Amino acid sequence: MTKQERIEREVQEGVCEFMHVHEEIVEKVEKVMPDEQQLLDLSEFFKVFGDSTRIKILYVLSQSEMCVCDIASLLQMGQSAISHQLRVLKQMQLVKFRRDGKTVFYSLSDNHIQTILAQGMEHICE
Amino acid sequence: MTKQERIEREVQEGVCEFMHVHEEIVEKVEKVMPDEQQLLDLSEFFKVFGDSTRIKILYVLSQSEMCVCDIASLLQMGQSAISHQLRVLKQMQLVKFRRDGKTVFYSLSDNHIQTILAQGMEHICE
DNA sequence: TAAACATATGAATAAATGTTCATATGAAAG
DNA sequence: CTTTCATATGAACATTTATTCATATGTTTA
Repeated sequence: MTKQERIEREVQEGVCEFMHVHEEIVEKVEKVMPDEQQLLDLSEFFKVFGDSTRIKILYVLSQSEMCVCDIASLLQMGQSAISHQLRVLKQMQLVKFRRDGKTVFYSLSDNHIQTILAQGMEHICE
Repeated sequence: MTKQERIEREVQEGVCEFMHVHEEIVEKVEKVMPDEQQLLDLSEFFKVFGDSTRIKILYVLSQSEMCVCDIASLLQMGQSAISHQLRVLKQMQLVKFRRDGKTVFYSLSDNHIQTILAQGMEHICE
């Protein structure tokens, strides 16, 4: 989008009246904006951490691999709720699992996850 | 909660039938569980990153301080929407601001934020 | 002091999300 | 091969959440 195009759009849509947008800043930052899709993926990724049930699951799995019933017992929640959330965690590749007979054991898929949890903890503990 | 208390509850509530909970694991992990409130705060913290508008705002602010109209222009969204989301970011202390006449300039409050964004990027780019 | 303007905010609406309930799947044991 | 049992899943419901619209606030300039 050229400068002129943007200004035209701004005027047309009347967004923010846009008389005082700082054009230099906007132009500069626009050039380095990542893909729309990438930022979307990023927010989807963080969304997974943004639910207390899932955070708790991630936390307990950071201590030990565990089956669905173990997690349900620890969190005092129903099996179905845990299973649904594990699916979300699986889809985002935050957990992996292995099957042992009738039991499925879940664990964290890599240690990025622990790093991110730790960073978050640090921030809220400030 | 003692082992017996938990088992009683499990039986009573019928959660997961609980015949095959791995008691050793559950007991061990229960001992190191952080405060309920702390995990709640943690999920609230990550929830802020879990929206594409807010992620975009955080990203553009990582490039330069900016006023509300600049952000609205860059993201092609209304002023009100941006302002509402900035409030959320402010409340969670992810952004700070300074006033200059009629204009309010926002910026990231510290570099934890950039670290977390970068970790997230790394994960999704794998 | 009045007008202009950047930002903030409350209420309403639409969309997304988490849990529950009922039931399905698939592995093991009899 | 039938039953049992751990886990998975679909549908329904309740709650949360993001955006829009209209308007308020607070600063500057005429």
